Amino acid sequence: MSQNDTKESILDQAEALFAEQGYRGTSLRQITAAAKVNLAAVSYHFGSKEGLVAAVIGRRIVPLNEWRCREVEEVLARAAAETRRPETRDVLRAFIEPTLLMQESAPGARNFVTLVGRAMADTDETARRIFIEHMTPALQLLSRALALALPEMPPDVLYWRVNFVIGALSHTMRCIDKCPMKLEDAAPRNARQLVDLLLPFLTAGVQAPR
Amino acid sequence: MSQNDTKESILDQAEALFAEQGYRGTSLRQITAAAKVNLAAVSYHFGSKEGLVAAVIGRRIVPLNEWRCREVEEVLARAAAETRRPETRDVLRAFIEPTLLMQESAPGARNFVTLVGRAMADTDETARRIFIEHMTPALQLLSRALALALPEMPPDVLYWRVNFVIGALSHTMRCIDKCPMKLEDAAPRNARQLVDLLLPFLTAGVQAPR
DNA sequence: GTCTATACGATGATAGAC
DNA sequence: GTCTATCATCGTATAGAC
Repeated sequence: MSQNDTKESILDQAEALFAEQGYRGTSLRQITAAAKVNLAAVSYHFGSKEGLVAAVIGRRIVPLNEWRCREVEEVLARAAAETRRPETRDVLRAFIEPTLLMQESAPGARNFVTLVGRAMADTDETARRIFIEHMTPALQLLSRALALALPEMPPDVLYWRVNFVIGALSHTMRCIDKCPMKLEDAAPRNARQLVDLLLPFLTAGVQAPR
Repeated sequence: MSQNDTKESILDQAEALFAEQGYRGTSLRQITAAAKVNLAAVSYHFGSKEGLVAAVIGRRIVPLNEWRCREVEEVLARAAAETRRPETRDVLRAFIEPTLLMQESAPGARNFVTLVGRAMADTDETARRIFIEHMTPALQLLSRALALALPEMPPDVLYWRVNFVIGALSHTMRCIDKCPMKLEDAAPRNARQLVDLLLPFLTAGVQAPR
């Protein structure tokens, strides 16, 4: 097995197992056994378990955030060209759509959506910190864009509403695979339908009167 | 130290450490050292680490859910007595207020709010399952109450909007102690102010047109 | 360069002495 | 009831074969 196959195999198996069991709940022995490589290969290629999870997260979140930020910038540029304020709904859609639609872009990306949904809330400092470092610039752009869409809103109110958006979005990502709450009428939803369900809720919430 | 003091001390220290480090991130040795009891006392009093976390969660979530459900039932009864539909805002407030205000009800309850906020999203199956078992009846009551407030809403749309509410609420609970996203204008908020910030957002979101 | 084999301290759990 | 001693397994690290 070539070096590249070994690395990719470890990343793929780690992504699936981290998504299912969390960072601390997954042992390096599980990962290397699933990837059919030696235990020490993780230390060699990634330095440590922390280096591995950083590679797992970074591999997909870097292009995702580029995509997401490009969409938001386009919404802002279009509004500026027409000398009007950006629409709240357009800003939110630009941010949310890439996140949920990404799972259909690559075979293993579905695991990653679950992983990201959990990373924001992970009880483990290690995985959460790596994820937040990647997300902070994107979230700051989202805050700036929403401030342009809603210039009258006090900054601290907007700050919390952005957090409510993050909470609802990340919980939705966790629910894609298996939802904690059971309800008889809950049909399974694909990513596109989830965007159409989330967007009206978040748009109304962010724009709500006080 | 009497048996009761030993049990209570273990529960208190475990609650604080689980909230800070998560279930898997906290060792029994940490807990027993903080509680100044022997390592084997956990096995004796709670059977296992899983038994301990079940006791930590159950100790506070049982009275919290009784409080929460009583408030929702009161909103429904008041509307029924006046032969009108319950207000969405009143239903949401009845559910949310006890959750956020609880942290001021007991000395250690603040740790518990963080713990609960993380439990819903916990990557560890053990802690999450225990938490969800406690929450399911309360969430079903919330769904029924919102269905009465919004009779025209399709059940599956309402189902997902309840999930968005859960996501925003649980993320807020995680943010009380330390918020992942930094913003210069974010003033720290007490529980009462967070209710006043959350309620308009969630009410508008749940009632949003499609 | 890449992998095998192995070792170290720490973890959850438990048996058995007192 | 409480505590000591012990076990298999964990994450991590490294020496040395190829």
